Amino acid sequence: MSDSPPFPALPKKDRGARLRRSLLAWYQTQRRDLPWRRTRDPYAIWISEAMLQQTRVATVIDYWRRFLTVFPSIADLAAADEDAVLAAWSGLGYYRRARSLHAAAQAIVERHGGRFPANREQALALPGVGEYTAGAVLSIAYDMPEALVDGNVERVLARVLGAPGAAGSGPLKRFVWAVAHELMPEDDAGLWNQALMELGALVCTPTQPRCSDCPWKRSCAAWASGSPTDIPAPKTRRATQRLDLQGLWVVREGRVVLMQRPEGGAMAGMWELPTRRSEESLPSTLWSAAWPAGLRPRLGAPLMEAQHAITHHRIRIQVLEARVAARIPSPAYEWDFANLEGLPLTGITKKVLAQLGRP
DNA sequence: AACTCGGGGTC
DNA sequence: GACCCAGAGTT
Repeated sequence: MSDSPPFPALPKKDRGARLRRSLLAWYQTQRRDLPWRRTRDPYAIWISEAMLQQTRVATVIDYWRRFLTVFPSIADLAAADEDAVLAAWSGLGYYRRARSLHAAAQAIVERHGGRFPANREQALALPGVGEYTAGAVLSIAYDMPEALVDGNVERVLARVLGAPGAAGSGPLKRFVWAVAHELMPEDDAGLWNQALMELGALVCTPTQPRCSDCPWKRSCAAWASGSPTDIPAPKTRRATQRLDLQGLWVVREGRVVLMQRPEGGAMAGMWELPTRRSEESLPSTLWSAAWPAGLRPRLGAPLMEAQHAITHHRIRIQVLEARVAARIPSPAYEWDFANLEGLPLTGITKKVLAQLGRP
């Protein structure tokens, strides 16, 4: 038996019309001037949507510009080496998105003549394109009446209608998708979808919503309840774990030793300093088992520490100076500092290199 | 449905 | 510290 409150009814036609009118009027004056709002190129819009998955607008802007400079078209992206795509993505995180983009570009060249498909089923069949991204590209680039729900839309619609359920839960997601379909206007679907997201980004924010500036305040169930931030209910989370690593800084003659992460795990195939867990007394694979025979490093003084956060891990890396007796074969392990730009580096490695830099 | 994936801004 | 971000794919 469930004692959770029922979901409210979908908005009726006249309420939907009022919500559309007031939000579109608000959006006309309050919208941000984002670079991907200055183009109708489906490819450029697709790239922005892929980068924006779980990633903030402010972070994406520079990456988006650089990526489109390096890969100006779907054909260019499809023809590129995967390492070049990962290098352009380095620091954005969720590297599966970069691999998926690359594979999807090749599929688009093969199956759709090099143009992002203006068709929901075909779009959803592309790797890395889910319900949200399909709706976003089709509505924004092609003006097709496709709904979308992201974190912003879920929060905005849950609040205005007073929906129960935890953020990201199945029942709430299904309800919000139904509302999004119900509210979809007959034309300017892309404009409407962006207006919904913009309200969530600028006004109906998670912790400190600016309800006094909201065009929907008079119609909002969460506002009427007096505690709008109680909707949606928070999702339960796992506790974050600490992870302490040690990395080796081996530099010879303007070259730095990097190793490639194994396939199948996180950040597969990307390059980093030789690394082990601090509590491991025995060398790990990346530390020295994969090290060329007879070239075990001699450890020196600590050089620096860096920290970063990965989902529910908090990672700290201590970088130690180290020396090897002989030259390490290049380019398998030793990389010239001048050639690091095209190499897919992990975020923490970029951080360390930026701080220690060229010797 | 739960879990993983990276990183940074912000409180 | 914790939370959250224009999510997708796997188990």
